[in-house]
Amino acid sequence: MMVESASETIRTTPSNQNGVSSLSSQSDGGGGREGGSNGDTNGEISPVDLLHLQQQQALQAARQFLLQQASGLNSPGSNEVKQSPVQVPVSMAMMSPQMITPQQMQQILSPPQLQALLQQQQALMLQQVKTKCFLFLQCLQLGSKQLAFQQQLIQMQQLQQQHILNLQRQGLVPLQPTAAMQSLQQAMCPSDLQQLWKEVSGVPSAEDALKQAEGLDLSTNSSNSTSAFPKAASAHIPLHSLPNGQNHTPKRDSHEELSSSHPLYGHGECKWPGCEALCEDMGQFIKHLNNEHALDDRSTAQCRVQMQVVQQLEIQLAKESERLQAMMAHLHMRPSEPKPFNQPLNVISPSNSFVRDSDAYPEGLPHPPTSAATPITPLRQGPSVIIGPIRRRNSDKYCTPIASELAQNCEFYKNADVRPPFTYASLIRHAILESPDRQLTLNEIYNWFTRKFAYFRRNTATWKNAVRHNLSLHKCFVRVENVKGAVWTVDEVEYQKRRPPKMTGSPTLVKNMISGLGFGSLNASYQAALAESSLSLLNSPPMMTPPSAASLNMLHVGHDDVSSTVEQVNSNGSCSPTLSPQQYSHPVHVKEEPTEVEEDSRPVSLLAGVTHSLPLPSDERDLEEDLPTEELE
DNA sequence: CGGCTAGTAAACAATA
DNA sequence: ATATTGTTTACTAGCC
Repeated sequence: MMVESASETIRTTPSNQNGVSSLSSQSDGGGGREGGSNGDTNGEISPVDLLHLQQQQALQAARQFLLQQASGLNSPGSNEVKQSPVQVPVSMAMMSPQMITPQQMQQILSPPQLQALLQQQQALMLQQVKTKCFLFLQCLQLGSKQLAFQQQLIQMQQLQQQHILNLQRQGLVPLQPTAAMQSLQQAMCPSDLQQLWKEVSGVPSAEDALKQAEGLDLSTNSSNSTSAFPKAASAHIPLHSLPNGQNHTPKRDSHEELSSSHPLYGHGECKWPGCEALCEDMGQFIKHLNNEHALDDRSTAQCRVQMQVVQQLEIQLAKESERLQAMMAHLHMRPSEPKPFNQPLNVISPSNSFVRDSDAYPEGLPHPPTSAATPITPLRQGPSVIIGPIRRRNSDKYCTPIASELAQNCEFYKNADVRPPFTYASLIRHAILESPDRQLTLNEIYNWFTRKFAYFRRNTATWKNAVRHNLSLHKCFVRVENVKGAVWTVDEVEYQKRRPPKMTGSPTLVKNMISGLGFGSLNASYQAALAESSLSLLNSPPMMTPPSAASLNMLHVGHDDVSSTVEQVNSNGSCSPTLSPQQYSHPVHVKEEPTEVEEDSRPVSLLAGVTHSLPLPSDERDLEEDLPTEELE
């Protein structure tokens, strides 16, 4: 066995600094994480991202070029133009075309340059508008009146129209707008933005939602997803625009597909975001659809927002599904079989749609072993990207037991170089309890670690030291002299003692669970998407952000451990210390999950009805993982 | 800010 | 003699 360990050490011998897993406590907080994620994200840029990246680069180049031209053509007194932020001088030059005559423009610029300039101008206008929109969204959320926002929108519209008219007058803009121009106008049209913002600002507790979007773990995802997605959206929209289409000419084509299924029609009203127009029958609806939601600037802008909303929801859904599976596994229920996704997301009614959303992920969640690895998160990249921070003390908030987590994700941890979100103590305990005799030698514990976790196939010196350290340190691990040497066992009582009571229904937890379940998350998503759509155009594209890192990180936002975190979770998702011991799960035996849950596995019904369907583990009391704390005192 | 828990590193001793 | 096992201490970091 010593040989085995030795060879294992030799085989893996990674240096502590090689990226993903940083071992020094100084570096594992930031450097290791970032290094690992960045490295992997590099290789996986979607075509959409590439497209957007190219656009961004072109815009940057055009912006610089325009800056040079503007500063060169302006009077010498235009120094302040150079000094001020980039967007300001450019937009000023753009909005004041009289500063540069068309003749000068055409002399200076070749046609391609003109084209680039135009596109750049348009993009900058779009940026401006979005920036203002974002700022005004914040204003709205802070209590400012929507009136000011509307006025600003009108102002922006006037600016834009004036600008376009000027350009057209000067012959710089073709009468048939380019795709970029379309996208500009799509984004610029105040009516649609107004509509969008009205929707956003109209939803209740928008401010809370935004806070949640910023503060919750969603934020980790939103930063990832939205870093890529808005680009995708903005890159897509122009492509979908008809090259010869007049902006305000209704086009039937884009909605013909709806005539058969009409996912936008339900309960006698139009489901178009923000519309809710009443339509008596399908014919009227179709008419309404073609009239009100034709392919125009407003519709495309709304569509773009909707895409972002969906993206956010998918991320949120991934998280919630993961959590749900863990919860159900813990409760000895069959993991929820995702129901067919036969209903579109209804982002208009956040108050009731979150329930459906979290259940409606299309074929999203296969069965346990791969739930974390499979992800559902569209932005997932390689598992190896994600190395969670070593110290994840924010755990304990979510009631995922180690056993169910491992049962569900064993394949994932087996193959992905991801640090499991459990403490060494809980892992050791789990390893020991999993063994037939509930006792393991140190080397067997080692082997269990390496067998179960790819992460522990490297840096062996470190974690083995940690294992030994934990075995010695914690009284719950008892060394027993055996015929074949010393073995380690678990003293459950000590182990439970060791764990401080947690999850006693703290407001924080309840808040987390409620918000995590989705209420408000739609608002948050909506707003985050909107905000991000603004920000994403303001910042240079953070293409190297590690989406999977954060998303997967979030997937196991550390649950430290089985027992103490799980034991007090009641069926309402809140926590109650009054649960009877019989209701505690038996994580070690999670594999043999009884199939007592039959009916509706949708989250809400589950949460509502879990009380009556809780199985009562009847086997092997002594192995009970979650001893009630009160019995110990 | 302090206490607590956890992870990491390391020194050291006992043992195979 | 060497590697493994086990103990202990010190330090750092995150959370409450």
